[in-house]
Amino acid sequence: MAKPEITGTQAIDRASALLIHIIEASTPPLLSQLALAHELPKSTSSRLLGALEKQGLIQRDRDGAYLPGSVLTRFARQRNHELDLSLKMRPVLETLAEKSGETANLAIVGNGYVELIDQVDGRYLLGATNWIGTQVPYHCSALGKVLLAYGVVKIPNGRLEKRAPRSITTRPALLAELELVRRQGFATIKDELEEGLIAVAAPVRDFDGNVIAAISVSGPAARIADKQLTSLGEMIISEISKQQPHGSKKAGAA
Amino acid sequence: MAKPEITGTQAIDRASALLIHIIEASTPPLLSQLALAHELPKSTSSRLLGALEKQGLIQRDRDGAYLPGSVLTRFARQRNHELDLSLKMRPVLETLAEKSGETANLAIVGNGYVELIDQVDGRYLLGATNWIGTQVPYHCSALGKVLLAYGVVKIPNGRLEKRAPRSITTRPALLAELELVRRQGFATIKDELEEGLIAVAAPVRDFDGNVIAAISVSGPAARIADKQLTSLGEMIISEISKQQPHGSKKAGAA
DNA sequence: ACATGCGTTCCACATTATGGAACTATATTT
DNA sequence: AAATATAGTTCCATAATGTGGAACGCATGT
Repeated sequence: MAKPEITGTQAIDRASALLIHIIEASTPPLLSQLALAHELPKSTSSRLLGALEKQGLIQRDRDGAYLPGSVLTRFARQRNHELDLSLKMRPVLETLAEKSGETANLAIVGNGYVELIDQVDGRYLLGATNWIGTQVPYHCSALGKVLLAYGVVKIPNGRLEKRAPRSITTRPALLAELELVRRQGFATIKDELEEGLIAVAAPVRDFDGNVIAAISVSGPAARIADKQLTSLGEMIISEISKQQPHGSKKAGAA
Repeated sequence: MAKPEITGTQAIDRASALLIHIIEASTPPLLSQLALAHELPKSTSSRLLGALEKQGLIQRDRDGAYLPGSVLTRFARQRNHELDLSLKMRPVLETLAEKSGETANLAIVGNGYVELIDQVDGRYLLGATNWIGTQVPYHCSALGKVLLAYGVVKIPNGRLEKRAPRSITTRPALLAELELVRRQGFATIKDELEEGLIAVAAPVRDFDGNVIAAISVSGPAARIADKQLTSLGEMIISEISKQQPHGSKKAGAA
């Protein structure tokens, strides 16, 4: 007996399923579509959805299609998830910058570009420019490759810009590279974003294991040998997992 | 009372109330606290919360306290709210650029700076540089002033940088300026971000009336007379409200 | 006018949610 | 170590609650 199946929750199960459907739908579903998809009578759907709407968990557009409600959109926006994230990842960046001596960055998906949201500089002068706010394309940065590889963002349409001598510019090559990233667990670039720039990046995952961000270490090719890339990648992975123990054990927190 | 009270939804009403409580709580509540606050028996609370947890709408931390679940955190992050927004606001930027001839921008709060997420250039060459990705401080941009004035972001700590001859650099002056913005409904700058640059910005609101972004029109002082500022401000406000009819309930037929 | 598709309201019915009590698991106190 | 308190889960008899077919409303299209 491994199934402690909760019972007496039919209504909530159904309503939750509808709510989740609405939250995750790429295009706002109509009542009839929801009813069909969940095999519910229209009357039942109407009642369930009405209740959710009354609470502000969902709302309807002028066509009557269902959208996430104000409670949810407010939660999504007001709560600065990025800030939470940078706060939580700060120590990781610091440790990485300390151990490697190079610059460490934290990035999430941005509007067409990698969005760098935090940085800790290494101990060298060369390479410590502030990246925050710069426009880094996905396909030619280590951070971007990680975000692409794990499906956090789709490969952008249009041409792949040749930013530097060795930028990847064809889709097949990029796809192969992303496959490699997934196999290795980390991404690298060399002369792909800027001549002489090397970077290594690994994914940051949430509670559920979904990739939500990436952390990189980057510096000049003059200081980072090719054979260090793997150990750097593993260092990043290890530091990230130290920060976010993927289990659910005891840990004092405020 | 003309209240079309929906009935037959007790379980969902209760579960929704609990869910919302958890979403909006500043500190994760325990089952007993939820039960107390909502005047429910522990057994009922346990069952309701168990159902929500099973669906991934809520999750428990190691103390057993309830947090928003993976479905919601994923929605909050991955779902590119900015993209939705730029898509919806594109026509407004286009109309404004068309009507005024100047550059129109859409911005949201960013990491310490105004984040410009879309731009439509005007018909003049002068002034059409691409702002997307640049670091614009809140206190010396029209967009930033709007975001500050309506509390979308707090006034940053630390000194107020003097970016240009007439940048506001003291807190009292800034507070007074923000009060003016709220009274007018729009914000302006002149020689505050860059010498010779004039901009006007107005707030973009969501369904509920919360300010979530700002739209500006900007150009060289040489082309924009002081007395045009008000009409520009009103034009922006009017175009935004055309895009988002503030009807809360039924918006009639198309 | 008629047909179609979407959504809401109604209501008889029994399935489903309810909540008190018993129980388990951890802290806290004596 | 036992006693007490606090937080949470499971059980189950009971009836209140949610259910869904049918009828109705209300647009839009033919």
